[in-house]
Amino acid sequence: METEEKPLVDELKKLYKTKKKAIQKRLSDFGKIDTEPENVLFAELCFCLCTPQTKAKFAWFNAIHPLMERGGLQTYTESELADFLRNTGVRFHHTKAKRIIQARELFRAGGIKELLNSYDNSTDLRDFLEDAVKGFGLKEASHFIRNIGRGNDLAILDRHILKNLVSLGVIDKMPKNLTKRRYLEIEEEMRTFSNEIQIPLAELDLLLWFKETGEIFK
DNA sequence: CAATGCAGGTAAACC
DNA sequence: TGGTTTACCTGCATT
Repeated sequence: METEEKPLVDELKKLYKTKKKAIQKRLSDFGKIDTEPENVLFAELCFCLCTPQTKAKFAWFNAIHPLMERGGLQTYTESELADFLRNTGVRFHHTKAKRIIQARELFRAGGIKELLNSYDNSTDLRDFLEDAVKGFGLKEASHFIRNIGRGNDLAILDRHILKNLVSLGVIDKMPKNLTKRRYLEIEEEMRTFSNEIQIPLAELDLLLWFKETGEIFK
């Protein structure tokens, strides 16, 4: 149980020592976002709608950030959004344009800030977002919640994190598909692991991403 | 230049 | 009811 994974765990702890400060800085920056105006929060939500199967940097620098700057997230029609997304590196531009429009409609009445004020814990907030936002499953809902500073007790289980959880011995093998039930089980196992190695869950996520990409992004 | 790999998944259809 | 498969759809980097 603790024979072959140990060297990798030790390596991870060593890496953590060198990146701990930068990771905590990044997380504290996430925490500042809910003082930003509504349109910035909405841009973050749109970013998370766009990231599935696409490079996060393309989704942000090529698509969402430029769109936010020119107000397109609020003003563009679905087909204008789709046209804009076409050559940004964001995959499934028709589908994602549609989801951005749906989310815009959803938050037209109350807005995201009001929603945040109505949930006191991130798990309930995630359940709501998963259900209400078309294009958000557990993974992207968690991603969004983390990126607006409320995801310290949630896991963002994407293929890279899952792959690392396998090699670290936290789970047996890559799940072929992630049902909600299985997602929550793995999240709990990752939580236990983070306790064992004394690296907070949200920091562990960024640490593993640094290990994969050499960067700390979002 | 052609072939291949890969990008922070989700919703809906299908057993 | 709940697990599994398929549609969404394409540019970019590497070999």
